Amino acid sequence: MNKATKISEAEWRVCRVLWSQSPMTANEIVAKLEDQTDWNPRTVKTLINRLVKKNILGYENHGREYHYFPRLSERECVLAQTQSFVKRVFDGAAGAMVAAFIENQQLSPEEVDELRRILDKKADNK
Amino acid sequence: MNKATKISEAEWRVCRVLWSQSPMTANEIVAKLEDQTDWNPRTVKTLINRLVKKNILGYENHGREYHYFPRLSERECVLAQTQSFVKRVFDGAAGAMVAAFIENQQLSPEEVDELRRILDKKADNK
DNA sequence: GACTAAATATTACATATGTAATATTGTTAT
DNA sequence: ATAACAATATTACATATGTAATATTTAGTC
Repeated sequence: MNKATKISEAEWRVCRVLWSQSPMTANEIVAKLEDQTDWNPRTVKTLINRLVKKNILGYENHGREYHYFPRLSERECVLAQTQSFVKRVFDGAAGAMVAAFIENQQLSPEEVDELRRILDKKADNK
Repeated sequence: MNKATKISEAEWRVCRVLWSQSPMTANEIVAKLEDQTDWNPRTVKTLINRLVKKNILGYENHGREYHYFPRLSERECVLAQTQSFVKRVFDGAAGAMVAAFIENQQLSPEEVDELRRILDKKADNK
């Protein structure tokens, strides 16, 4: 994911739909988002087009409709966004960020355990 | 911090300067940022003005110059930004976010230990 | 008190983003 | 082949943001 790849807040929601399932037609995407937002279908189409133009989504022709799919994995987008977020808000101090985050967010006991496991592993094979 | 309080990427850098030390004059802020950015002083002044207009910064008159200071603490801004980030990128799944993050970032062994301490405490008094 | 220099304030302009409306094109049913 | 419809594509417009330039105000100096 190069630096030109910026996904706006609204666009991000569209991407998430396609990461959860793809390919999808524009109307299917609209339908999914209707549950979560009050966006006009036009708006969703615009967002899809912008994402295509940014090369974040691709599509294949099927009859008169397109089947859209993500060109970038959720994983790489999340990573890139997270890094730019940490750079912005924490000036790159990753540890500080995670710390602040753990302290401030509502994490379920299960999540806390999960994180401890991850950290333990990290501590071991460091 | 209400929802109207959005701090852009460039503005964030100005805020960080003032969180690290305040109050400061505009020129002092410019000087600090000269080290880190290649922004024209005018640009910095613009950002300062916008932050004042957004009520994120305040100032006091001292002679013909102003002494600027933050009206919001770093802590509350970081919290708000983090929450909106998590909502955007992880659809609110905080735990997933932290997990992905820990796995992907370079954390020093010290940071890992620190995080484990935080989590242990969290697990205890949950 | 007028002039100058250094502040702040206002205006500018391009690109990004949110949020659509209108235009064009391609399918399908006559 | 054409009409009607349903896709996509193009255009629109307001606000936000990056990045300054110009204008105005104000505090000292002669």
